[in-house]
Amino acid sequence: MNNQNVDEHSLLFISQLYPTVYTPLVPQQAGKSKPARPRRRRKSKTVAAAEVDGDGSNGWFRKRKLSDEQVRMLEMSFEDEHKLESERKDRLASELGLDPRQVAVWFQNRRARWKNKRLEDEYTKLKHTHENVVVEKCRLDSEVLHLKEQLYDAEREIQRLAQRVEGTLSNSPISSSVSVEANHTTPLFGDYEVGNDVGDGYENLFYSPDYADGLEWMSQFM
DNA sequence: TTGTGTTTTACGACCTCC
DNA sequence: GGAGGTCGTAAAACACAA
Repeated sequence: MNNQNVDEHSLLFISQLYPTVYTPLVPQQAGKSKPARPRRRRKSKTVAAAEVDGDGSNGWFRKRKLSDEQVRMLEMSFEDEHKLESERKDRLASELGLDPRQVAVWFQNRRARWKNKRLEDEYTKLKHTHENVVVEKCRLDSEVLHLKEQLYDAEREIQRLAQRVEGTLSNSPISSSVSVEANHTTPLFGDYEVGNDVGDGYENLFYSPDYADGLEWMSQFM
């Protein structure tokens, strides 16, 4: 019987003594030099091991879940500190009846799960933010559309009124010197002054302070 | 019962730090 | 160079629908 077999039997013995707390370890391939990096992959070492067993499992070690209590203690320790210094590892291992290697592996896996969870949370948060931005963009797009419609209507109204004024002036026999007085000829223009010179177009048509306010209002949305 | 998907345990390869 | 980290993955354990 070589050393490896002795170790295997010891492990089996311990695992039978403490079935709930001890997860049998795989015997390391002591003395074997590291192979020149054959990428992938071992046979499951946790399964392979000793013989002699009465439970029908042919005495093979099986990968065993850690007990609830062990996991609880490990979780508590992980809460304290995600990194695992060697002293703490050894202390935890002896307290929980585990191999230090198991404690180290548990922490490695726990860190990986923690990282995944964090990434998942960040992704969810970003997704929500993105959704909100998309909704806001839709709202703004619709508002822009609405304002464009308003602008279009206003322009058409201006055009219509301008045409009406033009018509009124061209029909007047004294069009060149007419001064449209307040709400006398047309209620549409109220106090608006029409320029003295037909040739200067209608740039002086809307001097109403109200209209100026309207432009100001519209300019907020342009 | 069994097929299948998920979680947990464990490990090899590789990297970084002291 | 060794210890301890991450990453990717195998395989056992587990959950669960069909």
